[in-house]
Amino acid sequence: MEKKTVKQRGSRASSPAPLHDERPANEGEGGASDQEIYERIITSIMEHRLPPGTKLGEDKLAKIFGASRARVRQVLARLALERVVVLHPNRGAFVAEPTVEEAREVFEVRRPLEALVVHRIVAKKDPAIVARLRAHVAAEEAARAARDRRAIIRLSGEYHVLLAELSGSTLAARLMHELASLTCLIIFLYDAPSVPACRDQEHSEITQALADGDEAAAIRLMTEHLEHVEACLDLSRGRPEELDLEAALAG
Amino acid sequence: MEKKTVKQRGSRASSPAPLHDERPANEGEGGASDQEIYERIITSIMEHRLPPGTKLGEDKLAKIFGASRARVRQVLARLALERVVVLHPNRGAFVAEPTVEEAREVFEVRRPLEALVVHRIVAKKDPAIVARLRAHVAAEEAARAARDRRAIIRLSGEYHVLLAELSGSTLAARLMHELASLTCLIIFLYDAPSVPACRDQEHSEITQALADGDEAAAIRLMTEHLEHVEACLDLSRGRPEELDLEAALAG
DNA sequence: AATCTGTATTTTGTCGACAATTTATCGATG
DNA sequence: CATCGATAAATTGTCGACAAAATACAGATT
Repeated sequence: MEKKTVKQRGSRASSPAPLHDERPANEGEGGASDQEIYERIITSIMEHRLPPGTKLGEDKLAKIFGASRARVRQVLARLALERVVVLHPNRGAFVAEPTVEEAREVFEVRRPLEALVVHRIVAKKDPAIVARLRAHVAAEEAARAARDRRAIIRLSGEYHVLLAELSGSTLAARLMHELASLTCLIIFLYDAPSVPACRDQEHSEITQALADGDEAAAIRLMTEHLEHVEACLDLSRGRPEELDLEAALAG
Repeated sequence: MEKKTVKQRGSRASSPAPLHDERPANEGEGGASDQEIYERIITSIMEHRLPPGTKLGEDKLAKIFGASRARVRQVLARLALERVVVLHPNRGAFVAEPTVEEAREVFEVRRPLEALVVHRIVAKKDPAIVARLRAHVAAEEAARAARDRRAIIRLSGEYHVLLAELSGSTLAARLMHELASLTCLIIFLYDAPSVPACRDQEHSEITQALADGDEAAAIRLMTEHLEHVEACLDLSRGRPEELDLEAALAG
């Protein structure tokens, strides 16, 4: 019946936090709730279906989701606060295009934050955590086997969010959610097409180190993992368009 | 003429980021802009004029600021996203009351983040940065000399925000702004009244280490500083009311 | 023919009004 | 006299309408 089928997610590691205590749970009808709109948009961004720079017109989104414009506006404001979209006054909302500097800052902050998360996970010594991580890694491998690039990218980011959630720190989980979204945008913008899949089984290795309770190894693997991802990017110069414009104006 | 005089701020280290590119700059009339409302509220929270748990009624705030309810609502949503206020559905907005666990998480994240900021500052070797820091420390000492407890608390938090801003990382600055606000709430909730001013000239010492370019010393001083602040808190048990309620219910 | 200007259309920003839910008040009853 | 229930008040949630700004378009002019 419906033209657009909502993509089913592998292992639910999204949604930064309830923000409200309870939820009306009105699903089924055509109109989507705040949370649904938020997740649909951010999932689309993480899966690179909404490229950086895409205009997110309020009326257009309202029609798509069968919601009022006010509700869409609210969600866009939230996404803007998370820096996943930028708002230009009187011009509208656009999917963010992180600069090279912002990209570096994201990785710079992620490094110690991920180490903190790893430390917490090891301290917990909870076999259930390892099981959840293994399940997620399996979902990642399935997506890789299916050559589903979009799912791969999203699941890769969600692995880190899941890690932060399982660490028990709601603060770290919230920050990681935001940083993971930004990382997806950064990968889209700066990923060097030469090396399509440079980091593959690293999540599996990290999970194994966590299962072994080897904190030092886990942190080392995690740090290297982040460095690999960053190294795969072409951050040597800015995006083509903007830089060309700047250069042309300067010359 | 006006009954409420707006408190003048010492060294402007607030406002996490413009969010919009430009600003209409409509100041002078009675109605306050989004940013003004946001800053007035968060400054009041940081100065402990709005205690945790205070209800922030929309109509009430709208009248106070001479703004529409929609605008106030927008600001409250933003503060809720920063976890400085919590929204209870159909009940309204309240100044957040961080739990003991959340308090610990805040300090846990702050430690590596502040170290990162210190690292960046040292790498910059910019004498202008040291000058700004010294000016801020002087403002702190002036507030201390004037026995202005509220200004002391706010300026103490803003020192760290200023540090993050001067480090050049907009991401770190944004995170530190949020963490500093939460820390102010935490101090209000858990500060042991026995030790009124346990950390005094530590900001000055950190600034000196930064001036000397001694990264190791600066990070050590910063870490100790955070540990001192945390140690001055009484995090051994939860807040009285909630815990009593829990205990009474369990027994 | 290209550019500039003025108008038309689209899109965003803002607000007040209405509906729904919660809280307070008051009366009735055991 | 206390407790429960119903009505009344207040507050939040949601939406559509109007105003302002930006963009797109068309016509006139050099």
